[in-house]
Amino acid sequence: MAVLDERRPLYEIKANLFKGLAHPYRIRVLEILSAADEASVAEMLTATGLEASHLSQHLAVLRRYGLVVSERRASVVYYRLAHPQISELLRVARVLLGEILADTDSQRDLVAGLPTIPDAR
Amino acid sequence: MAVLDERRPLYEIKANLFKGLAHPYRIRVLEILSAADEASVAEMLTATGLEASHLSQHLAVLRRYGLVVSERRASVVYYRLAHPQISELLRVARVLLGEILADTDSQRDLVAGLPTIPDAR
DNA sequence: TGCTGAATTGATGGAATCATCATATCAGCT
DNA sequence: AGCTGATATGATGATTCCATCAATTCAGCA
Repeated sequence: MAVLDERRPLYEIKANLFKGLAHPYRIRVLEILSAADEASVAEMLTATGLEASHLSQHLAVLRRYGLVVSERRASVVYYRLAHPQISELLRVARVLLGEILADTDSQRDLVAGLPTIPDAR
Repeated sequence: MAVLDERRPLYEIKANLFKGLAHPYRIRVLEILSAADEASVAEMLTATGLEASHLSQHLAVLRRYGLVVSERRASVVYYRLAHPQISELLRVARVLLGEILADTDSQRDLVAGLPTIPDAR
């Protein structure tokens, strides 16, 4: 069964969800699937520029964590998000990350903008 | 600088955020800090039951990823979330995870509740 | 059947992460 | 200064993850 198995302790389930998301290429793939609803491996190959087996490995991770599902039609395999809520999670993460980065930006700017006190250590 | 550094490519930043969250004890710690606003290492020790150096290692990871900040008052070190939005992200993840698990539950129940077709393989 | 394109799997080496233990730092007290 | 409690750091082995390459499966077509 998938790693998102409700019989596991809750903190582990939550950590597993985040583990599935914890790689730039997998984020990329999930955002592609968030936008396109469904995509073939070939499409994702060109979109990401990855080598086939490398992409396939990450897709396998996403499948194992239960984040995506795949379906073969003729010789092409199509992927979709396993749950629409995943794109919602990514959206929230994106927004919050934006705020966080803006926060630290303005803090940095604040500090950078302070008048230089000549003797300050 | 923290791993949440806006000069890095965006997918990497996002993946780093999730990497910081990708461990059950760190989730536990962040939820403690979400609820309590501030907590000493000693408090987290008793709350989690971890060994001191083990907890400290995970706190170091959280600091490195820029998810928490610490402050020493007398001989006690207090931790807080670096950004309030982090508790928001955890909240959203919790809700979505609830929906996802409910989804798969009901699917399982659906399948489990189907009449058994005698001749089905 | 045998070939080809599409995708996955398996194997390997290297890097990162985790858990445990020992050691070190730091603040306050005597 | 030396001791103690609180916390952090360093070192180690075990495990997991990542990237690359070779080999395999699968569907469709000649």
